[in-house]
Amino acid sequence: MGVEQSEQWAEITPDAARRLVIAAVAAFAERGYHATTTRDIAGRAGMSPAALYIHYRTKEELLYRISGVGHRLALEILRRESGRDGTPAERLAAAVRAFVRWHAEHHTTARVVQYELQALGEEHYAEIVGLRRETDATVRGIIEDGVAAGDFAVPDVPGTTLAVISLCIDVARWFNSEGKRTPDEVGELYADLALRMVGYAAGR
Amino acid sequence: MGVEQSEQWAEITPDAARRLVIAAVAAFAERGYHATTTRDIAGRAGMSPAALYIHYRTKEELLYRISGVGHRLALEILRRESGRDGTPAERLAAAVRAFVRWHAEHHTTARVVQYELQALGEEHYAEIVGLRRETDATVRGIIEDGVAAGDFAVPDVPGTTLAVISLCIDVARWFNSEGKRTPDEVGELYADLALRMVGYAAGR
DNA sequence: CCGGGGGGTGAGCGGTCGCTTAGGGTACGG
DNA sequence: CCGTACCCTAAGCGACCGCTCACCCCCCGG
Repeated sequence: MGVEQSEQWAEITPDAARRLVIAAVAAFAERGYHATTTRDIAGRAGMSPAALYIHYRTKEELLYRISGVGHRLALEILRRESGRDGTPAERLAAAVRAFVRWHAEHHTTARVVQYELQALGEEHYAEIVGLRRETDATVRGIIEDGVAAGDFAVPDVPGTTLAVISLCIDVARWFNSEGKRTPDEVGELYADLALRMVGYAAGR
Repeated sequence: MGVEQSEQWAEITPDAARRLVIAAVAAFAERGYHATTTRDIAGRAGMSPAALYIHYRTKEELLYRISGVGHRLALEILRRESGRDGTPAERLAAAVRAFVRWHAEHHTTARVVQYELQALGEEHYAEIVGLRRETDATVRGIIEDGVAAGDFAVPDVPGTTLAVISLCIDVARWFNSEGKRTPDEVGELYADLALRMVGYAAGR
């Protein structure tokens, strides 16, 4: 898992900066942004407290970088799956499956990305909110397609979109890698639940 | 809303202790436990920083009291609704409707209750986790009843239970009292979504 | 062999944190 | 009228925070 976890941070260079990001994700996910000290982050990365400031101007900038990379990764997954050929039901299932699998597999990153947003500065926060709106629009697009095709029965499209995304995001909060469910299993279960939520009747 | 909000804290006496709890809930919900200072809480309650320690031994004890009252209130609502007479579908809809309405109406309290748990000390945390397990058991009981009666079609009961509760809880994160949805509307929407998730076919 | 620059460290600064302490104001029983 | 029990405050203690600074080491071109 260590190698796999570091691959998602491949775009962060040099090596020391990437080690700091990985250490920060672990610390933020475990205790939260405000309860984490810069000394703790540097210590986990095997450096002195001062080394952090060679690569990042502030602790908040570290969170911003993590949040940006994480949101872009999640959005990319969602767009790739929702853009495939297929019926709206197939596209919704694929999107939810992949989105949930990412939130489970990278639940430490996802926890930081989804639940520590409020600690961002005003400008950085506004930028991230823009990415979140795109996530919302992507899911809503699939559901609208399904309604237009007569495959889905959804009385409240924006509300149901919100609920589906909310359900997926919350996986990051409760998922435990030592639990008995694998990311694949949770993704499969949630894809089915999402289809049920939009009133898709399988096999009919 | 002020009066209504303070009513849920009626069991906290004397008055000064209750004002501190209300101030702490507002501050914790807005910035999180670790980003809130005891000076901020006391200031919101119209007292000096030292006054907090007349009524609570530590800042963590304040969180513990809030968490305890909130969890007990939410569990009480869930049990009352799930214990009514009626079909499993009616009971599930009523439970979800009321549980979600509480999370929306008291979304500041609910946010603290649901998302600041990790800041509790070890013993207090363990106690609260016990209450959460009872919440889980209550919802699972309804779903099992529905499956036994042949009204619900649920391949994975524990997983679906977890998803339904997760969906309800996450309302506290995104709900905004200045948004366009009322707590009643969200409760209604979510009751319908929960029935869909358990494979209940209305009117058939 | 030397000079310079980028990544690193030890020590520590100013500020703020959770919490404590000494004492003041007020209502009330005797 | 006094004692006293209860809330409360002003001031501040020790610890720890985010962040900085002076300096060091090591690699590399000339």
